[in-house]
Amino acid sequence: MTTGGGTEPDAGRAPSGDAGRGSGAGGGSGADAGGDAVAEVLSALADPTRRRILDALAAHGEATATVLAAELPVSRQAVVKHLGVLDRAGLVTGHREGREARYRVIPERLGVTARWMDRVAAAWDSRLSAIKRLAEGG
Amino acid sequence: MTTGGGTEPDAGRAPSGDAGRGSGAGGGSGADAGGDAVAEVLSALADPTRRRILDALAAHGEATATVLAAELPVSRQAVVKHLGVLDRAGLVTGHREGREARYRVIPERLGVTARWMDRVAAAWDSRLSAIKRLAEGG
DNA sequence: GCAACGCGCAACCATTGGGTTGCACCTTCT
DNA sequence: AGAAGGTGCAACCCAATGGTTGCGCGTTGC
Repeated sequence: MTTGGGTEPDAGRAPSGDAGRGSGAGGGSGADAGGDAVAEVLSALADPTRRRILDALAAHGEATATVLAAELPVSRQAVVKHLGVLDRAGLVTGHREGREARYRVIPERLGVTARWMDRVAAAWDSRLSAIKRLAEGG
Repeated sequence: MTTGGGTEPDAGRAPSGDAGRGSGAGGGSGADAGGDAVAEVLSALADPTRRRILDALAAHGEATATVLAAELPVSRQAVVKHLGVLDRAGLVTGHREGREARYRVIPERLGVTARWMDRVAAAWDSRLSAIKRLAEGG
């Protein structure tokens, strides 16, 4: 089993695979295939500011970029950009309400990614113990 | 309830005790306290090449930067740098054997991060349902 | 001892990406 | 209608970072 564990979510990636999903689509709910969704989540989560945004967003339940920017050390535009990334990763969703754009968090993808990560960790574990067995002349 | 859920790993929480391990050859060795261990893992995992390296490494059980570079589309030096990052994140460890420096993966941190992520997802979930209840006049 | 292999360090380049500012456009309130 | 509040788009800046090449040095093997 070559890449059995599969640490790489993009395995068999499509170079031009721009999912291009919009916000309101409620995409978070749909059962994702897995694929590069995990990769997107990982890189989205890699940024500290983005994590803080998610944190604040989860705390508010629902909030606008302006509100979020007010309690973060960055401009509204920065927040907007981050929300864009988070949306593309399927971690948040936004809908327009009158003159404001409210966002909220979507737990789904995070759970999926957590499970993926757990699987990989388990795979590493078994791989390591298998190798250990071999090394010990088992 | 400020940062109740705590999406931010650096927020002052220490995940399970870090397996105090140092690595040798990589250079730098991960000496992080453990609070931002999750953050380090996330940013380490954010890079595709790094994920492929981890994948290849897990498949080999143990390998040198040269070997890894041979099956990846990057130079040995690039691999070395990545291994440095991975080492600092506590995802791999390396030891010198004669004239070669062999690396292997460490499942621990990945598991820790997976659990952290799961907790956050759960927190988001309960927050959302709580808000939903309120909204429905419950 | 000498050549070959492998590693680590350092300099350097190009791109990405987080952040800011400025501006035009659409709602809401008076 | 007009002012105020809020969003979205675009241009621009700068630091971080992934990647490369070149070189010196320890290790192994002939």
